Amino acid sequence: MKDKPDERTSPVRGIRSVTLEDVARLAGVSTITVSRSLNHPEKVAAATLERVNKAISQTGYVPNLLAGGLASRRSRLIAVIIPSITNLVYTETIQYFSERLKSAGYQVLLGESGYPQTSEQSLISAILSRRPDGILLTGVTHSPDCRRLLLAADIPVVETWDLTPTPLDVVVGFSHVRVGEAVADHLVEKGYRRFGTVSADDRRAQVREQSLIARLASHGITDISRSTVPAPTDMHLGRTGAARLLDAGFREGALVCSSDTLAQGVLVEAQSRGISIPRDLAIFGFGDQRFAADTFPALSTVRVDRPRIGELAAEALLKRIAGEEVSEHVIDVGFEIVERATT
Amino acid sequence: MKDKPDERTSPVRGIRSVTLEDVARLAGVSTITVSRSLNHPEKVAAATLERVNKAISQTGYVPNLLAGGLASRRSRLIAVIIPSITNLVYTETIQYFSERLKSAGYQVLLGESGYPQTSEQSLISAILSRRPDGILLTGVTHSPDCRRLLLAADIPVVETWDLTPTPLDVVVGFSHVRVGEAVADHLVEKGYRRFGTVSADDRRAQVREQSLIARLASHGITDISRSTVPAPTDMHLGRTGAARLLDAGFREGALVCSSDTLAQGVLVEAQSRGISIPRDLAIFGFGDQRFAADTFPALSTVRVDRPRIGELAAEALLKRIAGEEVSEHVIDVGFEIVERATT
DNA sequence: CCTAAAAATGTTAGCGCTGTCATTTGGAGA
DNA sequence: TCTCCAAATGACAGCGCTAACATTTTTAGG
Repeated sequence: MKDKPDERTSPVRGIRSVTLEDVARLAGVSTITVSRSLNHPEKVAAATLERVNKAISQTGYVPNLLAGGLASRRSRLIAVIIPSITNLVYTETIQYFSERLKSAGYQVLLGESGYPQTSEQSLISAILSRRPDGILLTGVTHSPDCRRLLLAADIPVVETWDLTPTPLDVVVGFSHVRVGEAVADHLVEKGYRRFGTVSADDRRAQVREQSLIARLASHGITDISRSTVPAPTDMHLGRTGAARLLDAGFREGALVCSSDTLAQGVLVEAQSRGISIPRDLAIFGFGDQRFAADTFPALSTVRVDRPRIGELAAEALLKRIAGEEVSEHVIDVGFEIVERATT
Repeated sequence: MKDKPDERTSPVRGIRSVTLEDVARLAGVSTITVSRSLNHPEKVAAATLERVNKAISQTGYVPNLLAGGLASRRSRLIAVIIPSITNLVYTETIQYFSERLKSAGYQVLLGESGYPQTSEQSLISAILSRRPDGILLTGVTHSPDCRRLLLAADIPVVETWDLTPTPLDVVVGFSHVRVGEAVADHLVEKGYRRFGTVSADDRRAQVREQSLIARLASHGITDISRSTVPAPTDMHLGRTGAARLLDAGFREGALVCSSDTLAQGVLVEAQSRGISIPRDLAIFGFGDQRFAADTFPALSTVRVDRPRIGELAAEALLKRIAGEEVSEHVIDVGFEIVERATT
């Protein structure tokens, strides 16, 4: 109960910050009681709790989660890996994901993998050294080394933005193959016979494009003008991608883009050339970003429920962390064709 | 040198993961030597280093930075607080910031403050519990409680995206007042006499708008049509904001927007009404986002060097962490009027 | 008023790592 | 061969916290 001969003024090294012990001393309880007041207040008597809280605010105590995490083996940190933090498609999902986790007492540690597979491994390794309690991955393709690291870390993993019959643990996403097919069917049904594509070179965009092309072929349409641009996409790439096709003589038909951003670029390029949309040229996007409904004409696209992906991923992760089983390891959130004015 | 009676198979609690000790045992050295091999390889003999590295890859060892951070009082974590991760204006800056810090061995912990000043304090408190080695803030207005927390944490702080003569430590940004003035002068000089604004309700946007209005007044222009929209901005808000002014009879003159996104919405709304840009209506944005040059007509705007803000903030923070003095505590990166086709 | 059970609080022993010495090793020079 | 010094390595004591168990206090029931 007594503290060691006044050591407060002779720190071992560095400047001491306020610790549990300082709070405990002031409140006249043991350190573990302070710890409990913070982490399991229901196990502490009301009067004690009050004294402790007063001591906490008097001292300005800020818990040290490095120490807490080390001792409890729970960092209360969830790692998230997305291709780029400047891509709204991902950040919107993450925003909802974080929101849900924050209310459960977790913080999110964001990592950018970059589109090129630049050593997702070293990123994961760096992130694992923070001992996250769980991890969210974007995509379902990981190198064997990555799988090994993840497995060894022995933490819940949720993969997103795609589907696979063999997830590492749980996957929340939708089928890019089916998106390609659905877009093909939809446009053919509307009567389009000439097609072009402007696609980013990232894996999932490529899958959608290939699937579209394959489905068009099954409708007897094989002469497709393609333009591939490097990810990440922006309007400028949409304009140059469209310009390439237009300059090469693509005059009428439907242009299918791998993102709404590209589609918006295509739209602007067409407008700048006085091409009438959708009379002379139809444009189809992907993602249904917020701006898609507000372009002129409004953009036809594929809607993906990004908030839902984030929320479902968070739920699944929380369940796994709590040690519960999840009923579905493959969660398909689907997608929806949104017909607006550009087709 | 001997380890305790085979304890590897009887962990005290939970499943043991690979630790420094496992590596040390396999390499036939002490734990501190493994630690040194990782953190100060130059202090370890080449032959030893090699054995240690071999043991590391054989065991699949992943360091535990919770433990390391606790022992060394250096978390190698830098906290970043931005209003929203779905706002490209900030995430682009952060991308460059992170890049620079990653190469110096730091990881970035991102926190979203949200535009409403929703308890920046509890966010900061949560973040400080991870014991970051430094912190980047967006904006220069913080509650007294926040300042106190930050001060008590005793870590380097860099504020960004604004300027103040009294930074907490270092501030990297530009003057929003001068932006407003510069835009006013520029447009008046071009001959515009009728003005309207579409501005977000966030603090910095408001400062720019007020400054613009004040400067216009000094040019004898006082009848300004204003439309305020809630942050964060998107194209839709731009359209509705513009619609409000247009419907209220604003027919010709210049519309100054608090972000390029809003400006793009204004542009689309005008186009959808058949208003000719810039003949009937001039539009001015802010930020010079990537898409600004690719709208049609291309958007006139204010360029802010976002990468530079990120890089300078990183440099300053690294210097402060290293204990060095910085020559400038107030770093003005300035801005630039970019005249394109909408004015 | 006593006893048993429940509630509240405390003691102890680490969590996995690194700072700070202390010790050992290997040359270089006399 | 011996001394001295730098380089390499190691022992030890925590960093601030919490799990697990131990102890004390309170409450309920007879």
